[in-house]
Amino acid sequence: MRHWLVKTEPDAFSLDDLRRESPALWDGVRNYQARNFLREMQLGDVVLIQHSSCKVPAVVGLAVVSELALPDPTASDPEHKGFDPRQVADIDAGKPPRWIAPRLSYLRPLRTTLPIARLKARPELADSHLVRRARLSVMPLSESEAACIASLADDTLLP
DNA sequence: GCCAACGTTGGC
DNA sequence: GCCAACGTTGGC
Repeated sequence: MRHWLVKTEPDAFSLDDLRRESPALWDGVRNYQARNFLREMQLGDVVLIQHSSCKVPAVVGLAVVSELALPDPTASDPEHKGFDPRQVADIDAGKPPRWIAPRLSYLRPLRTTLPIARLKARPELADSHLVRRARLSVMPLSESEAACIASLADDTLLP
C-alpha cells in the first residue's frame, strides 16, 4: 500500500466536499507528471488531501483510492474549463485517454492538520516531492516520508 | 497581489 | 530540436 498526496483548492473542492460527495471522481489533472502518478495508484492506496491556494495551505485529511484511473470526463466536455480536444481524439482513435481521474473515497480528517510551512521545515522531508517540486498536484510519498507525516499528524495514515 | 518556479507553445 | 514568450500554479 502506497501513500500519495494530492492538492485541491478548498474554495473549489474541499475535504468536506469530499466527505459529502464521497466517493468522488478526482478530475481536472492536466499535468503529465501528475497524470503518470495517477496511473500508478492502486486500489486501497491512501491519499493525503492537501488544501492549496488558501489561507493556511495544509494537509487536512485522508481518502482511499476506490476506483482506478477512468477517462476524465471534464477533458471531453467542450463547455468545461479543462477541455482538451486531444482527449476526444485519443478516445476516438481507441488510444488510452490522455487525462484520467481515479475515484477517491473519504476516510477522515487528520487529528492534527499539517500546514505546509511546518512540513517544509522538517529535515526528513527535505528531499520529498512536496518540498522539491513546485506546483506538482499529485505525488507519491516514500515510506519514510509517510512515517514522518504520520508522526506529526498523530495518525496512522492507515485505512 | 506578487512573483518564482515551473510547463507549454510555436516560430524558426 | 532549440528556446523565447507566454501562461499557470501556489506559497507567501
